[in-house]
Amino acid sequence: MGKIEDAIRQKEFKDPYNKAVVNLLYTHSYLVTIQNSLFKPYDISPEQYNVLRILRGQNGQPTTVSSIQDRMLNKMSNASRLVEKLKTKGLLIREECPTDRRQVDVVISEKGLNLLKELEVKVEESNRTLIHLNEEEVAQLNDLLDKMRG
Amino acid sequence: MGKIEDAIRQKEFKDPYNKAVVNLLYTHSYLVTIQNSLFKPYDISPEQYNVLRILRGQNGQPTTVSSIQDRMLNKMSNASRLVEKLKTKGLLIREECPTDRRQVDVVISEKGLNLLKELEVKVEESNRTLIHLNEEEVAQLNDLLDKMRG
DNA sequence: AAATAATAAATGTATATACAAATAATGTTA
DNA sequence: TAACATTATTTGTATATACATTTATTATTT
Repeated sequence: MGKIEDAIRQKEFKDPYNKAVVNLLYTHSYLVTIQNSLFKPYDISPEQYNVLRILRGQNGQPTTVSSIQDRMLNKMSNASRLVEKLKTKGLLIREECPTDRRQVDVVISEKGLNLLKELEVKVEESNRTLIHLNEEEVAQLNDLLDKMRG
Repeated sequence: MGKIEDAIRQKEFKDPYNKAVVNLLYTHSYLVTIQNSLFKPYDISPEQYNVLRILRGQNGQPTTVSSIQDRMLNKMSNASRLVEKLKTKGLLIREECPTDRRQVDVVISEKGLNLLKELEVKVEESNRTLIHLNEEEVAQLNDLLDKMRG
């Protein structure tokens, strides 16, 4: 039985709203712990995986660093440094934008596409099994999350 | 309208389960961004705040580092270093345990209690307003989160 | 009692988040 | 066109996460 009160050994919360914040923080930790162990053998972090997915979503079109930043799950993350890491690994190509030399064109590489293809299957399967809800409940969860952010 | 598809500009997801994982990661980022700005003026991080709350929950009884670790929202966090930071700020007292010299007794200080008292009111208010759900919905969200972790 | 195992905490290193500031290029305006 | 503002990216610094390793102490076994 996975009630949050037991997980962190706290008897009660001020109100259901304060409980929900703690519950979300704890659930996030549950998620990323599973994700990390999944990504570990591939020498890539969940954040780097996410950047690769954003790049592939562009269908070969170059993307700027700020556009990546925009689409990231964590808006405060540092796309510039993540791109640098992925470039070192040969998973993307980064070059100066010809029309605006402030910008940088980023494109996923063949190696990046292959890694993504291989990893994606495992991630999608993991995501399905790690959420112990039926179809109706998970749809409800999505609606509540969308709504709670206002 | 805060649908996750718009927030990260992704048209569709593999299935509602994969959407829920992304939704949770994104919602977490939404939460901690608000929390960080709230904590900033007090020179304390959400994680440090959480440790202080755990310590106060002991009602003056000394707690060991591993017991703090256990109750933390993020189990992979490093309680040892957080305790060190809080000690430097004078928010807790850390001393060698007399009965077992491997252990360390940690107790929240008067200064820590005062900070907690002041901060807590603001955190609780913030937590209530940042979740745009009614009482019934937030209870539902808590149930779904508890259940999804299995 | 000596050797070994187990436990508690601290430390090392890599990655990422958070946010401010610096740098460089482009746009705008007087 | 020179001065100024804006935009894109990088860099600096502090905090935290993730996980392996080390150190110190206590418990167990032979």
